[in-house]
Amino acid sequence: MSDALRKFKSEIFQGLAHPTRIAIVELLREGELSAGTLIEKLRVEQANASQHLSVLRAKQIVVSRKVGNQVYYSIRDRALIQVLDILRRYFYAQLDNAVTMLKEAASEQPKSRLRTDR
Amino acid sequence: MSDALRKFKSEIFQGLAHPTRIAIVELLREGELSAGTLIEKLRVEQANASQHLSVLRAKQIVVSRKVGNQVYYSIRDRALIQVLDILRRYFYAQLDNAVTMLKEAASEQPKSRLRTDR
DNA sequence: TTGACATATTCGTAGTTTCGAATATACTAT
DNA sequence: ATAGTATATTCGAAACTACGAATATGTCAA
Repeated sequence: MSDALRKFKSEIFQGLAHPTRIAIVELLREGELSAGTLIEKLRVEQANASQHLSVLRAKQIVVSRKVGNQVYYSIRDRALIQVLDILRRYFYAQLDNAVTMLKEAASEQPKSRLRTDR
Repeated sequence: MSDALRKFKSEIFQGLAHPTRIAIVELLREGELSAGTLIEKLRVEQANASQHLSVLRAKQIVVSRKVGNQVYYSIRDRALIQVLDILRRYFYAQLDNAVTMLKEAASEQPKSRLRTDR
């Protein structure tokens, strides 16, 4: 694989590498929203939301269009939503693993398990 | 979606947000490789590769097993490869768009197109 | 034991990211 | 023009990340 492709991918990942930006992309999943609506739902400072939107624009993850006073954002490509869906499944799979391991640990060696009650 | 899930996703993205780490995951696509083999193919400093491997371990993107002197790495979950595949398609789609736009621009206004021949 | 090898960790420095506060820009209505 | 609203940008401080050099750890073989 080419260096350019690796760089491109790593920049997309960098763009998504913050919980607030993930939240923005998830909010945009069903269609475009204005910056104001996003800010309201995110419950972060206006400036901060705007900075995160700027990162998403720079990494080409979202596109914006201006309508009068407002700016509407939407996801540039559905592929990114697919990516988030895959990771959601992955997350729950990991969670299942963890729960299973904890259950096994609890039943295998009940007398030496870690104390968590003090 | 929960805060925990968003944080988890952003950490995975953070883990993949570097060209060298993308390269590692791509190298592991066909199966496990030793740290030494990875370092050799990556052509980066040993310490640097090891640091990147440590990030990938911390973010649970790879797992390692020790065999004697060596450490073998593999991808923890195929879902991550799926993600990279989606982004590859995305990358080429973007590229196609760009090429198409350039062609259109070139044919629509032939008399005022950008000079590229000097 | 000793030495050699494979890999990981620590350290210092440089560069980047994040945040809120303040400020700037751009559009609308009066 | 002026004021109000929506959004973006700039600034400085704190936190984080990346790198190479040096060092540490762990395993094998003699």
